[in-house]
This record gives sequence, C-alpha cells and structure tokens, in this order.
Amino acid sequence: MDTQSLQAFLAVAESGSFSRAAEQLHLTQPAVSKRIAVLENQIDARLFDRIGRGISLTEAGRLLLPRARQILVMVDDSRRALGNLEGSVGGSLTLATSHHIGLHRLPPLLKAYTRAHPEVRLDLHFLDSEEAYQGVLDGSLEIAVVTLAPHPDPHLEVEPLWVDRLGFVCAHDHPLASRGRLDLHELCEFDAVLPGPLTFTRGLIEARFAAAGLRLPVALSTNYLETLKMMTAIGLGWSLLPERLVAGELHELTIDHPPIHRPLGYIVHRSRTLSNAARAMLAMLEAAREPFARAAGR
Amino acid sequence: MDTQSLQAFLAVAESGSFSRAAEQLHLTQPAVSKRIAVLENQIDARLFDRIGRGISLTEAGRLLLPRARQILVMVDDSRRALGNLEGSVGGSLTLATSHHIGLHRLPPLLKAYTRAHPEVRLDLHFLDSEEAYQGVLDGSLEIAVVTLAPHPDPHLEVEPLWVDRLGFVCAHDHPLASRGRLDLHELCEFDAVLPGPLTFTRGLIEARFAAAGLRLPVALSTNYLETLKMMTAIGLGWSLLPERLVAGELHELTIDHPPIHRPLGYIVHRSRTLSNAARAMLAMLEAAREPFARAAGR
DNA sequence: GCGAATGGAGACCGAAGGGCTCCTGGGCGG
DNA sequence: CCGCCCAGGAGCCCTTCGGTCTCCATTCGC
Repeated sequence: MDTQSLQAFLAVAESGSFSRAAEQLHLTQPAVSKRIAVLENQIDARLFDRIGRGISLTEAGRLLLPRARQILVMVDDSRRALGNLEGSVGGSLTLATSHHIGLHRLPPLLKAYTRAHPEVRLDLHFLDSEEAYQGVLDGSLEIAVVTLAPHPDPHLEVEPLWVDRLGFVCAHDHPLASRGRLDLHELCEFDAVLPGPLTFTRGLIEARFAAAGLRLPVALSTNYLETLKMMTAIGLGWSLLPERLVAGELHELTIDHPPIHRPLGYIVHRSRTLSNAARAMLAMLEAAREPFARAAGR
Repeated sequence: MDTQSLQAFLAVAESGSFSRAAEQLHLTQPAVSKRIAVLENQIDARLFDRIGRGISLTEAGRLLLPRARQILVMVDDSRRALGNLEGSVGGSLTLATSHHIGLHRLPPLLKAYTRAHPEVRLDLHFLDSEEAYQGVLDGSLEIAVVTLAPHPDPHLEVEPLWVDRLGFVCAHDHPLASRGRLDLHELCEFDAVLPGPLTFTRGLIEARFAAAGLRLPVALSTNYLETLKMMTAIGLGWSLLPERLVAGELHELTIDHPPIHRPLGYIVHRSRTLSNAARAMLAMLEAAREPFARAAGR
C-alpha cells in the first residue's frame, strides 16, 4: 500500500474511470489497472465494482477513499515543507553561551536576530564552556558561543570572534594596589580569586604561572566572572578579569609579563548539517567579529 | 517519497543506525542505505548527518520525522480498517422497501437485525418498487425489499421470499358481496380501487384482465395498500388485496379465475460488492423466506 | 600508534516489478 | 446488429530494488 497505488486509487475514484485516471497520472490504462489490482490483492478486497461502462466504489473503497486522500495530502504537505526548507529560516535554534558572553557580547546580536527571524524559537542555554563543547559534539547544541579551547576536538569547527584582554586586578584598598610594577611570583604571595579549575580561562592562567614555575594561590573560585569581580572588589584577593569588565571599579595591576588574552568565538560541529536558523546566526556572529580576532585567536 | 522510503527513514531515525534499521526491516544494510539515498535525492536534502559511528538528524530530517511517523500510522490504520472490514458488520445500510412490506413483513426482521447489529445505521427508505429498482441499479440503494418485477433487469439479483395471495375483496355491504361465484367480466361492471398504474402489482392485475380481453374500470388508485383497504371498506369499489391484509374486515369474493399471487422478495445489484451489513441483512431475509416462495416466485 | 572491529556506502548482479504495446472481451449506443 | 468505448490480460523490456562483495572511515583496544 504505497503512495503510488493510493494515488492511482484516488485518481480512479475521483475520475470514475480507469482511462481518465491514467491520462491524469500520465500513465497508460493497463498500468492503472495493474496498480489497482496490486492494491486490491494487498488488502484482499475489491475496491471498485466494474459494472458495464462505469465503476463504483465498494464498501472497502469507500472506507479507503478518505484515508487515501488524507495520506496523500500529508505526503504532499511534507514534500512542500521540505521544499520550502530551502532558504527559509525557521524552527528552533539550540544555542549555548557562557554567562559572561551572554551578558556582555550577545545581547545586541540576539536582539537583531530575533527581530530578523521572529519565526525561530531561540533555545538559549547558559553553560560552562566544557559542557557547551560536549553539547556541540553530541549534537544537543547546534552552536556554542564560548571561550575557545586551546586544543579543540578535531570534529569541531572553531571560529574566534573576539579577544578578551585579561587584566590583573585587585580592590583599590588591596595591599597590591599600592605596589608599582609587579612580577608573577609577587602575585603568588597573595590569594587569588579565579575561575573554576576546569575552565579554559583558568587553564590559560595556570599555564602562564606553571611556565614560570609557580603555583597559583587560589583562595576560592567560581565560574561567573561577575561574581569574581564582586569578590575581588571586596578584597578577597587579586584576580584576572577581562578589562572591559573592570572599568575603573577595580585597581588594575601592572605586571611584568606579556598580556594574557582569551579568545571568544563560536563552535559548531564540523560534519553536522546546520539548520538555516543556525546559518543565519553564524552570519550575524561573523558580522560582529572584531578586527584581528581571527588572527589573534589562532 | 513512498511508504517504503518513509519506513526506512523512520527505522533509521528511531534506531539511530542503518544496520539496526536494516535488521529491523529484514533487509540488508546497503538496501537501507539505498532507500535513504533515494529519499534524500528526491527531497534534495540530506536527512542524516553521518558522523563517525553514529548518525543524527539534520533539520530536514527533524522536519520529516513526525510527518513520516504520522503518515505511516495512517497507512497502518487504513490497512487495519480494511482488514477488520472482513467479517465485521458496521457502517450504514441503505435499504428500501414498500410501505406494505415495511408494515407487514419487515418489523420483526428489522428488530432482530438492529438487535444483532447495533453498530449498523439503518437508512430505511419507503419507495415504490420502481424507484427501488432504479435505486439498486444506480447504487443509491444496497437492498430493496419489494414486490418483484416480472422481467427484472439482468443486472439485478432477485430473490423471492414470500408470496402474497391477492384476493378479490369488497365491502360487506357492496353489491358484489351478495353475489355468489363471479367471473372477471362481472367484476368489470363495478369500479375498482387499485394500486397505481405503474406498480408491478397493478401490472399483474391488468395482465390478467387483458388476457381475458377486459379493461379494468378503475375508479381511483393509490400506492398504499392500507389506503386501498380503507377505501374498499367504505364501499368505493372492489379491490385486489393480499389476503393477510383483509382478515375479515372485507368480504372476499369468489372468482372463477386462477388465484393471483404476487412475489415479494429482495433485489440487489448482481455485480456490486455488498457491505457486511448488507450481507447480514440478506442472511436474515433468507431465514425468513416462506417455504415454496422461491419456486412460486419464479 | 597500530591493528581489529564496526558501520556506512559503492560496484555489480540477478530477480522482480512496473510500464508499454497489442489484443481480447464485455456493454452500450447508433 | 455492428462499431465504439473501456477494463483486463499477455508478452516484452527496462527500471528498480535487494543481495553480495568490497572499500573506506572512524573508533576502540592493546
């Protein structure tokens, strides 16, 4: 009972004649006869009574007719839906980001996106970068806009968009604030307030200190930069925060060390087909790319 | 986009693997690959992303999945409905009968039928026999239980069930009532009250008189035997009525003429498939057949 | 890091199906 | 009563579809 047979059945039922159904289907009449015969064999019942010149539906035919019509309409509908998919932006977009990016980078983008594509249901998740990476890998996320990992999974396509310069900061009344030029081991004399040990940003910092043969004196950590900033401001220790987050509320230390940057960008799965909604989002993200971010992030 | 492809698509989507889908469908894995490939070519979009070991749906796949499921459910449902048709009695039964039969022969049958098959919606029409014949011929009626025509259309299957012996009757105070043995031409001296000129019963009567070279002196006619009986009872003329209808209320004349019988029975279209509801009705009608009616009616 | 295992896809082949042409047969109208 | 219309059957051919074999990529274990 495939769509071909049902189509033949419908054509015959509606035209009231095998021959007319045939020309309507661009087939010959015997072909239509065969299709109906196949269908009748499958269901083990006659669908039409052949009476003289005309035909009429049997009870089985009357039973099948509305269902056949419904099935074919649905098939046609599916075909059309798939055809319209080409180019149309719709459906839902599952997107993950970090709190920091979601708060400081994405708002204007998301606003523009939802205005440009109101049919898209945005499914926005705030996740740690590691979870976001995993989500993109296993397909539960289409896009993640996060801190970029230093050695990303080869399955992932990683596009840097922005670079955060991380500044060493402390509260204005912190002992370090009164010092002049510092180097890393001097920092180690004081407690640090840093992102969680499994974050990429923490990894960046740890790497720098490890390279200098130092261990970080971390007093406490949290994954939310806003919280880190607050804890630093009340004097719990020094921290390393994006400079745009500090904005005078904290004292920025001058450290005798090359500046630390962290790349932010989006990741998508390399071999997964992106939805149109996702492609539109990527286009917007690309348009928001900072100059030189690409080179800096690589 | 036929049901086979959709089934393969659904199996792959649900099992998450071409191979598992294959064994589920009792096919080999390449066959499933091919079906999906055909489907993907038809809709000109990939349905699955093949990533390493596993697969995942693309946007097109996600769009198609619920529709495919719905379509297949509907196909399955149709198949089951057609399967259940075999043997199950339901739907509606369009049945025609004459007033006389409907009043005097069918009531117990209809009562038993509706009790045995409460799911059947009885669509009962009271029609003149000629209209009923036409209705069965053109398919607007499944069964007609009527006075049987002498020369039925060859498309019709005609089954005699009962025989009405028609008796010549008049009112007890009618001039004829006092006479003894009569012959046909004596009857012609008095007005008759008979069924309408186009009824089969009327035809039977006319034929007898015509064979004797007589013309019927019809005062008035109506198609309802009950009305004829009433009109006869009030003395408007003599009539020819089923003896079981008379039951002492009228005077039965003794006529020097072989008795007139009219066959009652059902007619169905010879080449039309009967619904189960109709077959069940026919079985009941056959069970109610009077002995010898079959022979007498032929 | 290399080999084995797993899973999908392509090449090829055989069988089946489905379409076409031609023809038959039954009904219906002239 | 003959011709026409229309459904169905026969034979033929090509397409399709499924199976086997094989390849290739990925992944997992050692």
